[in-house]
Amino acid sequence: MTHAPAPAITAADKTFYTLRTDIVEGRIVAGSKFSEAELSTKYGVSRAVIREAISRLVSCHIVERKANIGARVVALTPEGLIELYQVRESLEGMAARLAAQNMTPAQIAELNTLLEQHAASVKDSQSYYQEAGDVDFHYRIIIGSHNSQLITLLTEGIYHLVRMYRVQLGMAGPRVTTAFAEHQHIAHAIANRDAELAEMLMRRHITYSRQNIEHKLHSPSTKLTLHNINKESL
Amino acid sequence: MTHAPAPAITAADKTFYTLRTDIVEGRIVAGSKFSEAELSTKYGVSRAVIREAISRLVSCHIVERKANIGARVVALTPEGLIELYQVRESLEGMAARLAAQNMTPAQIAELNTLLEQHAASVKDSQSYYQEAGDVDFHYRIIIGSHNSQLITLLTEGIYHLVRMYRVQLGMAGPRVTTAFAEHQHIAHAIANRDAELAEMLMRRHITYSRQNIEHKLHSPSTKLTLHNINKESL
DNA sequence: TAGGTCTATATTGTCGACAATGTAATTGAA
DNA sequence: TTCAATTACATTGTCGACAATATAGACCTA
Repeated sequence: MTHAPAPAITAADKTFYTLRTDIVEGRIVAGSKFSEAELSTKYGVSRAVIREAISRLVSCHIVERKANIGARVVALTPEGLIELYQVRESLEGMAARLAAQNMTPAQIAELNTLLEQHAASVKDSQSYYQEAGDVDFHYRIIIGSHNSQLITLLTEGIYHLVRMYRVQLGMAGPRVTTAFAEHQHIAHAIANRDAELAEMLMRRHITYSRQNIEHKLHSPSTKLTLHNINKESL
Repeated sequence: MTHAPAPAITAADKTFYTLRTDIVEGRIVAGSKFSEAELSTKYGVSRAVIREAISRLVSCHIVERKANIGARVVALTPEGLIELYQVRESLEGMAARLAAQNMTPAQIAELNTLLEQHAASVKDSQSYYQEAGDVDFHYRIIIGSHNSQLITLLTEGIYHLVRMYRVQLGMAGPRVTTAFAEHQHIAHAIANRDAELAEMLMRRHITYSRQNIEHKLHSPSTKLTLHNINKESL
């Protein structure tokens, strides 16, 4: 029931995961070209393996490919970020709605336990609740929707892209305690089996989150960063 | 601007499109196994091409694959149908919202023209407005969202699966004129730039549609059909 | 006969080589 | 000098063969 993250079996699997993290973490620059031969030697596998890995990156929307021309990592743009968050708002809103209907009592209890841990972290040091905590919370609700289509779309599609923006824009920002309060409200709605409210709160929560990251994007420093990244893409 | 459906260039492209329609139209039975060697000889291309085509079918959720074991066409189940429509409700609702905000005046005019044509067809013979008309209407709104993530997810993901269920359950049902009225209301909301209302109406529209197809699914005849299909899958 | 192990076979995963396509440089003519 | 055509090169697409893994059957043992 716990939706294990599918361990890497074949060489193509491993290469896919490696490439994905390398891109998301920014070790492979956004917008850069993907040479099959080059990657083949770099990762020590045949071109067939690289090609399969690339295909899967394409289906994640992390890489774009044109026939007979080649593949390149997607460029990070303000428009792309907004589009992504619009989709995320839609899908995670539905996930919260379904979670309110379908989560097992055990799952709800675990969700509350998680929030209690977070509450302690927030009081002690502000620093913890940045990345892992937030992701963990959202992840449990997604799983709690019990909708495999939704789960797949979010956990192996949207989320890696979101993380790519977050990491490469250096999101460590504030919004820590306020986001935590929003999480509590959502969890409360789910515990009350109030699907309507859960969806609405989740959508607002993601809207706020988008506005926050958009603000970062429009601030002088990061704007420059993004511009520099795109310049390398020609 | 017109989001052309990407013509088939490579052999893998063509094979992918061929396989997809063969599956959606039911010429390859749902749940059946996918032998690479067999398909290779059947379609007259090398196994590498077949493998790439299968990979892309997997990323569409039309085919499932396990490492070192093989791939098989997804099975049609009542649960799968419900999950699919939940995702569709979420995404198309957002598409309608964005369409109300972003559609150009020209696109809105075209949408109204389309509905006028449909109005004529509905009066004359009830028969037309089944498949193509409905798909056309939804397609234009999706494109009108001007959100490329959303467009891709819907037009090359969800929609083929929806069509697979429709075709293989033999959806020719009623709901013709009522659906048309709902389309008119949605178009009206979009023309008025009422994003909130457009989303709500679209979500209801899809909910009704789901209930309709669910009803078909639970009627004795189709239930039997679905059961037979799944029996072949072992 | 029941259970398990081992072998034979079929299927998938991976590789290196060749063919087809796109790109850039070079040459020629106006 | 500038533009066009052509040639040479680099990159992707496709193929057939081999390696690794899973499945089914035979065989052996208790």
